[in-house]
Amino acid sequence: MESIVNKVLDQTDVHILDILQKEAQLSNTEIAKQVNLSPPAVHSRIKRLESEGYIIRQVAILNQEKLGFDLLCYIFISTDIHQAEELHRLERALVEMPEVLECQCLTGEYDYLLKVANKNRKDLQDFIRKLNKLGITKIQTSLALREVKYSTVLPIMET
Amino acid sequence: MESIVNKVLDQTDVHILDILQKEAQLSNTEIAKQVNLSPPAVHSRIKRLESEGYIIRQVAILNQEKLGFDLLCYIFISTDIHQAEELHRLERALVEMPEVLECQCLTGEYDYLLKVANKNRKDLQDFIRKLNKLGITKIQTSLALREVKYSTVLPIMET
DNA sequence: AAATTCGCAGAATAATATACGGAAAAATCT
DNA sequence: AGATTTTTCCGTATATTATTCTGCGAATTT
Repeated sequence: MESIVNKVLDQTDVHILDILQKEAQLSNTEIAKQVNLSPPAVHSRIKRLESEGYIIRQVAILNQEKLGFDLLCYIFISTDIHQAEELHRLERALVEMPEVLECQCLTGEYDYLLKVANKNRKDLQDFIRKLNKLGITKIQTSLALREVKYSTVLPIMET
Repeated sequence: MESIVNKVLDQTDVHILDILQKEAQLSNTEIAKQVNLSPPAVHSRIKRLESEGYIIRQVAILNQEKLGFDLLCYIFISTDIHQAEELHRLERALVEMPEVLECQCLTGEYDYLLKVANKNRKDLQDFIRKLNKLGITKIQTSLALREVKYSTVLPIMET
């Protein structure tokens, strides 16, 4: 069927990935012009990049202000759970909470950093209550006052 | 031409936005099935949502591990710059750095939180040197050890 | 009752998907 | 080393599918 081994990416592959991570709605024809290939060649490369897992998914980025998500927070949390199974349960709960946009294990004083979107202070309060019920012992919340930059673009063309 | 006043979104608009922020590559036909409309009706709604600014852009999310970005960091920074014009210059510089995925003004001890993607320790060191040259006085770096969740999806369907 | 705001159906345009042939590079075999 | 086979990858051509435009009608508003 198709090769199981992932070949290394050439310059054109990286160029296509870079175009897609900035403007995913472009047609194969437009991308083909930019990378100097025919539309079917671009198409088959994109399908390959998808099947090999370089492209995870395509999303529309929405305007959080216009949709009422005025309360973006970064929350550092720690837990006193140490049993592996219980930790998995905690992480699954965090992943399933739609307000949690990101959850990262970090070096430093706290166990996790959460990026959390809420509509108002009441929703935030409810969210923090939910955290407490999950076995979170230490919480430090920082409010985002202004978004200077928000990007999903990796600097893959710089090297 | 077209209405300047933004009408409030109805249930169907929100449903379409929610579908698109999860799977932007779906055809109008598939979305139409899910929201019980005809494909042209879906199309005109999406065009309206774009022109009214609810949809900012469409992007492909790439696999940062497979592309070699093993070093994701969260960096808190402070500056002793207080002059407005100089601050703008600093922020412009941060926005233009491709390693900086996010930059947020936060409440708390530090002025900004950066989310930064680098390929290795050398690149990170070079990046921090660049920060120092921009007039950053205080830096606190946390390494991301593991990504538990990464999402761009706002919880617009929950309310 | 007129005007406006949607929707759908149908048709024109455009994009995606697939099959096929050929050129260039890589691998294999004298 | 040189020739032949194999593989890879592109482009052209074509079929399928999707997008987009237009016209018309129903329902609601003014």
